[in-house]
Amino acid sequence: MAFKHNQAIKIFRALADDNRLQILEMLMSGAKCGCELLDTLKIGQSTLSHHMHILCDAGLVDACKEGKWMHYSLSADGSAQVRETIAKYTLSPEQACCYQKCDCCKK
Amino acid sequence: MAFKHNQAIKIFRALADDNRLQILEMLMSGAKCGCELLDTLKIGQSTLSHHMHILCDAGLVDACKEGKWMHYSLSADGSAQVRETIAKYTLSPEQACCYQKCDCCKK
DNA sequence: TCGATACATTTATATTTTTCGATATGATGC
DNA sequence: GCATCATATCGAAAAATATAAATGTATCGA
Repeated sequence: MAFKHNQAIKIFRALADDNRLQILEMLMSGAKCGCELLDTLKIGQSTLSHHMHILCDAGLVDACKEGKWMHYSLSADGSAQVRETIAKYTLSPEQACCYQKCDCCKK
Repeated sequence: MAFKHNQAIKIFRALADDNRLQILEMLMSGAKCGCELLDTLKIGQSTLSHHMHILCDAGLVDACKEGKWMHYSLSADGSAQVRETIAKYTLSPEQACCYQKCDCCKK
């Protein structure tokens, strides 16, 4: 699959899943290890591992290993990149002011 | 399907497609009708219609009919909502400063 | 060394999504 | 009314994705 909007697709696809959003929500309060996430989520271990791979691959989450635990945390760089990416496809408040709607649809 | 993060899922799923991102990119420069979009995209008419439905349903795009043409434009409200939604799952620059990484992963 | 724990990978399956072709609707011009 | 253009809807096939079970790997403690 060769996407024109490659990195954007990777990020938005990573965000487009209920379990992954819940994982991100949990990580908002600080780093967690896999087993902590598993306790809360209603999914199997291999499924969690799969989701974490996707989140890390998209750059949204950082992972580091300490002994037998993996610590997952939100990536500050990834978060910043999400915002930059969003800015390419949606209107900022400033842009919204002068955006050209069609004549019949000035709402 | 009953998602915990319902509206967020709808938005991110809408953004998670190459053609739809290209559509949004085209709409960034102003309202367009369906046939204009079709000229640029390499997809069939029924496929475009399907994508526009998803974008409108997620609130990202407004549509209005003028004669036989549909005019599509970016929604300022939708754009604002995307930004609010993103804020729930990623770190703002301010949050990033005091975010608690694990000890072994202070990068 | 052995068993248990935490996590990743592989494989198979079920579900969802994308896409297109055919058809339907509705407006426009003759 | 009739043909045409722009778009929507329906149905089916193809592709992508989520999930779990089984298995593999590394670490830790006894």
